Amino acid sequence: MPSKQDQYFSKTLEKGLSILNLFGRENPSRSLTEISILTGINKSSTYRLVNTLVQLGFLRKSITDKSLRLGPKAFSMGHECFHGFDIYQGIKPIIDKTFFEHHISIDSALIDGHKLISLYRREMPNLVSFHLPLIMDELYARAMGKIVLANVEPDELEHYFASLAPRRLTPQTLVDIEEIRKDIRNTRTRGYSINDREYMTGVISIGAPMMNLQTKSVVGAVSLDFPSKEYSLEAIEKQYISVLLTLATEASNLVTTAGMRQ
Amino acid sequence: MPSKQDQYFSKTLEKGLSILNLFGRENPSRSLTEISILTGINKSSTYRLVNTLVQLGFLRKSITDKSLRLGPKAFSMGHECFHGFDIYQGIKPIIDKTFFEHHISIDSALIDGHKLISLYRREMPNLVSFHLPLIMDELYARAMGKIVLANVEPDELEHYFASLAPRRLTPQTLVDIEEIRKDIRNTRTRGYSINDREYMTGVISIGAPMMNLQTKSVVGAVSLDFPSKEYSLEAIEKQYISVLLTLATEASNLVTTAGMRQ
DNA sequence: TAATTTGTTACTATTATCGTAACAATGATT
DNA sequence: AATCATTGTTACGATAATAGTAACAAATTA
Repeated sequence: MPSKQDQYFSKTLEKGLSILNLFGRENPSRSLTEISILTGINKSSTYRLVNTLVQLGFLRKSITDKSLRLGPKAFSMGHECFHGFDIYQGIKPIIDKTFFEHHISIDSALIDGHKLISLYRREMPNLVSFHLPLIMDELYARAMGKIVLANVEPDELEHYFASLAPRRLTPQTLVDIEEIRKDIRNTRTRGYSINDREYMTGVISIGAPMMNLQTKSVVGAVSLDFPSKEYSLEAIEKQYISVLLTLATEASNLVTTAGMRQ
Repeated sequence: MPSKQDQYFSKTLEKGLSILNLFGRENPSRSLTEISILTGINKSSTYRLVNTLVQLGFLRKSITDKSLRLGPKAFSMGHECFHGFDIYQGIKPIIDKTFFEHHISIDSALIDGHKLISLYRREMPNLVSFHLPLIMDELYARAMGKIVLANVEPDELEHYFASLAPRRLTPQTLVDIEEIRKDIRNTRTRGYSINDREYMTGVISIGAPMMNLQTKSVVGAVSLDFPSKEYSLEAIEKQYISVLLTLATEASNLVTTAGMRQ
């Protein structure tokens, strides 16, 4: 965790980016006071930063109600940041290959703090097409989350549990902290994670870590997703663990050479 | 053109964003001095801003050679900025509909300064699949560029010509400034633009403006692209002008209600 | 019309940033 | 291996940019 308090950290830039971060698919439009409140930046500073983003074309302001939306510069920079991300470009062919070879749904994600950022996924039509969020919160209820938790440093894990308030997403979701702890321990010894309809009804997933092999730290995860109507957990474990682990190894090689570290 | 010099403009934020803007598909990796030179920001300031972006996860730094690449935060913010852009979401169904109805290649773009930012495009397999850049420079040689130039304010147009150095992209490209001026005048009276293999050999395009109908200003353009082997310009003008203009009207309605203004 | 909310501007104390310059670390050249 | 060159990092004081209060204007709502 970086200090953020030193002399070589620009608070202004941090604030400006935190404003831009408030906009997205779910929140296409926001007001100045809303931004001020959400970011905790005082109103006149918010005004200056927003004004800057408007002048640069990252935001645009409605003439009538002064509401703010993303501007063309945000669109083009967004495109560059998304498609220019080397890990994304690198994982695509790896996942595509496995997808076409085995005809299974595959997902991948990177760690960002205590969240997972969805990287790239391919889905089979037999899977209930669930529109997954880009940033995932419920690590305890997902295959990729579990295997990540099983591989982080012990104190980091404690830090995670300290602020955890599990929600019951399906009847199978583990909400008791002790049960979750046990599950994470089992996951660690097992080497891969199992999510048996805990995140979505009708979906069983298995997950394996993306490791930086140099620093020996987790940087993300990959998972295989199956409809529980067609696959039993036993059948999955018998047939697909090797596929999962091979995929995870390839992905780990990628992030290692790319120098991703927690 | 915004003043950028007033009190309510954050130069630090501008600098930080200009650094982030240096990264993308074409430039996945850069060094600190490189960034310092390209942005014109002094080295220690560059260091602070880069350091900030690294700590926030927008950039990441190689431990070995200290080179910088995009980080996971840039990736997720990029996704949000791209897919959260309302104009993009709005134009997609409009273009898709026209595409499936008439089976022609369609492109759309927004103005950003003296450049066009590609918005959304659909391509027919008969068209030589050309990988178009996201940010387009050669307005004088493209259908979307021409119709935009034909609709901007006279002094804005002069400003454009003042810094114009046309490049011959194909044998048909207009490189004589007077010829380009004449073409723009014709385009204005015609109401739509024609690009007859001036940008790419084998491609004929026609373009129409996306107008903010309230402010009466151009904010972008749409174009239809045809392989010159299969279509003559005459045939295109006979058959597709109405398609183009209908599309442009729908797009104009979109940007008007969305409040896009030059 | 008054009241309330939201956006914009003025102004100054504070402090974040700039930029020079020195230093360290790395890589290249001989 | 030693020197040179380049690139990255740190120190620090002068300066200019930002924060933040508060007053004001412009919408919105009652």
